[in-house]
Amino acid sequence: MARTRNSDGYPSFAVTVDLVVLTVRDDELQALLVSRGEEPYLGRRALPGGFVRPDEDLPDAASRELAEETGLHQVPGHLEQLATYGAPDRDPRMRVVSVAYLALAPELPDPRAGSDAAAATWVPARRALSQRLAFDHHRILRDGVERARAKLEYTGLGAAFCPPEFTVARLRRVYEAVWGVELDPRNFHRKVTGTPGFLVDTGRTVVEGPGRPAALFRADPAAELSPPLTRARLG
Amino acid sequence: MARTRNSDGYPSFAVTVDLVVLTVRDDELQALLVSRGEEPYLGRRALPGGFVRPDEDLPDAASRELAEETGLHQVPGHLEQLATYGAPDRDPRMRVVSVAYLALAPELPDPRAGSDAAAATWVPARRALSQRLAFDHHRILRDGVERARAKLEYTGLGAAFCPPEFTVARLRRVYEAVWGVELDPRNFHRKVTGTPGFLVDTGRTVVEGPGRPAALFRADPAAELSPPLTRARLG
DNA sequence: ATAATAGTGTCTTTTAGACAATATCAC
DNA sequence: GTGATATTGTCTAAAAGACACTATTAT
Repeated sequence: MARTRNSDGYPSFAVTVDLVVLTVRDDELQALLVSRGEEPYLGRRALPGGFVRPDEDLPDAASRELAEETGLHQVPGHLEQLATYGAPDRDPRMRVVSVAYLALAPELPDPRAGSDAAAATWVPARRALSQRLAFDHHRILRDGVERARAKLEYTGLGAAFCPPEFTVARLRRVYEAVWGVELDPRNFHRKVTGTPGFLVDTGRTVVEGPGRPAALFRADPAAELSPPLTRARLG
Repeated sequence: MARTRNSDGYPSFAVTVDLVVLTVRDDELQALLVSRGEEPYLGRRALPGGFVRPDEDLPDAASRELAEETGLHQVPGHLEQLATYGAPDRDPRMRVVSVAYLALAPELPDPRAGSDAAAATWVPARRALSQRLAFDHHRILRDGVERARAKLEYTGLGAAFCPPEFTVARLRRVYEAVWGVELDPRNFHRKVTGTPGFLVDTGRTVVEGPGRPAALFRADPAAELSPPLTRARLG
């Protein structure tokens, strides 16, 4: 494997960004995976990602890759740094340090087949985590899913999985899908509407099938839930 | 600035680890800072850190630097990855991506003057954050302090600031120092001793000045506080 | 004895969680 | 009408927070 030093005499690394992109589709937490079109791990599923450019900041590289994979610019939802993975043997070609980002997106149109990525597809998180992925992407995906689950507890981040305006039931199904639990609709409603600043009532309602029309809300993206919703206690 | 590609044709980066090392001394949250002995930022205070070696994993680089700066091997306490900083202009010499680690340590003997580092000293976090630091270390330090504050809420990590055996009062002063608040000793005592698995009674007591002897506890390093201690509500 | 700190008990308020009851839609 | 979902209200249990009180030490 290449172990080079750059022109200044410091050890030389390649730097990539890898993306854990999560959404809730069909009441299920799903992750975006690509199929690798080259060695190593040819044909294996992997997280979308790519090399950081020489003059590109890390968040910019993450947004760029996300836009390339999903075909969407100005990705709605949420993008945050997850963690960095740099084991010396994680890429057999050379020393690569990967900065992983976590993106939470509302249900998007199917990934662009015509885009840069090789067949990016949504895969249920449970299934994605039960198959072999390229590199150390299994661990990165696991860390990303766990981060998302944890963050829903104490932030209003669940709304990042919803379109700009949504009902309480929609938000509740997000929590149920991400945590894999059932929540009491009445207590959930009281909790989220009673947290000051979390949800903003638009004054409008929507009818979705039978039942009383539901109020439409908008999310305050920076809201914190205090006290938190707790996976262990809700139900 | 150098903008090189390595021998494989990929953009070449240098990778460093920077350390936010926090402790509680004199009932105050303090951070470990060094003085830079070379350009750029000659003489400016900075976080300890250094280049990752060609075949070294990131956590290993962090432990190595920590040992070099503190003079202690097998650092007690806690070490976790904080975040990664890679703005293209963050180091004027070349493109450097820095993986920051957060270390929480019990009160240590004064940093080794004879060690590798140039005059590593403990500085109260408030003061460290009010002065100019080299590179983007102000932001890294701020992120590290905030991470520590947040983690004390929902984990038993406060014990990482304590020696292996400690009293409830010692732990409480850690929380008070990190959060900068006063906590009710009686309610704090009931909370931490009542959380199953958090504290393990050694059966022994110590006398520290006047007052009833205090029971000595050991911490379960992996304990989670549920429901959490909350900065906003305690007091 | 007095001051200081450790630890327990008690009360009030807040919140979680269970669940009844009402509102408003599709059919 | 029936069945479904939204929303409000009520009750109980758990926990937070205020604070009285007891226990055990140094001085």
